[in-house]
Amino acid sequence: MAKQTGSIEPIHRRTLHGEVLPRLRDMIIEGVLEAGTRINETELCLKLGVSRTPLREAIKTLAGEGLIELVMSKGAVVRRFTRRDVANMLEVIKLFEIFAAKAACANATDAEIKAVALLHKAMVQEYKKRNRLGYYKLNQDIHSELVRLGGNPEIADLHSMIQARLKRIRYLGNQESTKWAGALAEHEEMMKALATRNGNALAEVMGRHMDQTLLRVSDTL
Amino acid sequence: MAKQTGSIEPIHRRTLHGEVLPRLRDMIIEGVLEAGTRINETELCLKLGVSRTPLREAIKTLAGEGLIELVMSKGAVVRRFTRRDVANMLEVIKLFEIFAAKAACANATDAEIKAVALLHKAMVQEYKKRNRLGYYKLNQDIHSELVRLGGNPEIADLHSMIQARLKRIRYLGNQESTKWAGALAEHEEMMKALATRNGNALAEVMGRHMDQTLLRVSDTL
DNA sequence: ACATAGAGTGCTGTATACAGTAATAACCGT
DNA sequence: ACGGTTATTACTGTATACAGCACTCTATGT
Repeated sequence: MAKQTGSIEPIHRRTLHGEVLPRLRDMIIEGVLEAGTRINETELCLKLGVSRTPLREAIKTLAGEGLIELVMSKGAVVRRFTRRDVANMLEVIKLFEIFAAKAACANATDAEIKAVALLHKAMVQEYKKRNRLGYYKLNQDIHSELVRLGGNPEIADLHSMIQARLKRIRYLGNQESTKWAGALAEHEEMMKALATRNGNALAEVMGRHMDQTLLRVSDTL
Repeated sequence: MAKQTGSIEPIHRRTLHGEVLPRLRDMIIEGVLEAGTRINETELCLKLGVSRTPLREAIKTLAGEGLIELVMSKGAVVRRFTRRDVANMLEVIKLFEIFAAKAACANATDAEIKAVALLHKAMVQEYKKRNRLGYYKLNQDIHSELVRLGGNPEIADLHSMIQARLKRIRYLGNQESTKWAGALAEHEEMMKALATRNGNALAEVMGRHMDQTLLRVSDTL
């Protein structure tokens, strides 16, 4: 290495560059920063223990992801989603998943399909344990994986971006057991269609599943 | 006002905040910064006449838009698109436009449909003048407007984001007259379907149009 | 001659300091 | 007392300065 600065102390502070971005994102998703909150930069800097420069850069990135809104010479605001916004985003998700469903049935390997089935089994376990968080996480993973198997990374990226936006909403949504059971039943159907590589059937179920998801979510708003 | 600093000189420099972002975006789209170029921040600062801080913020935003790639502790690189990337992006556009086609035919007002027809007429004029740039711009406008009429702003935003990425590619693409004529013919079909509010027909044509666009573009890569 | 260690250079990532602007509170005139 | 105007404050936007890492080019040992 170069530039022995004389001091022996090696690396006393883990800089680890992109640390603020995920932290801030989590704060928004988990609701630590409520929707509609005007972000005070200096204040947040103290909380995060970083300077304004990296924080502002993270804010710009999150604005690109649609989690934050930038108001000219007035700063950043945690984006607030209307019922309509959520419906629109779920519509996009639906488009992606229907497309991916067909493509995945056509192109995915047997191993990949098996991996999704395993995720599903794990999710069922979480359901039986009535562990909402674990269930939710695996649910997301299954949908993400299915879209990934569609073979179009652009779609996968956009899909996960919108999923991230919805995370905050769905995190809070306390669905009753009946609805929860319905969602699980749809997932069972999906797995059957995927196992038999019936693309049209899978697309149909996933479309229906997303429509139902909208209904399930929309009365929690 | 407050804080009279003593000096009388009022405002000698137009700060105008978000000036760098659109300028940098144009530089990428117009190919001033070639794909694959590693961006040297200090160098670009001199060219743009701003400091590194706002430039870096603009870079973060453009990374969110997918025009720039961020490499950890190595800086920013103007994103290079493979043939596959372009195909994938056009696939997304196709999804959006097919969806919007149906929705637009169902929900758009007569005035809105008429406005699209006017854009089309203007585009035909540009075609007759063999004015590629004018044609291209109106072409984009028509597609954007159709998607907007679909009534889902999320889709419209994502659509225009991807269109922006493709701009750089399509800018350069020098299609021969035969292919150009083909594209125009498809647009004529689209206008007929839209005028009669035949959603399925419009969706079919637009899907075909995007497939053809992929073919037309892909041999210019 | 080639591989390897070391110094040097250049660029990114971060922090701090300054300038300008919008919102708010105080003050004055009517 | 109330509307308008002025001063204060607080926060955003920008610039500059510093620290650390990564790469390259050179020099030396085997």
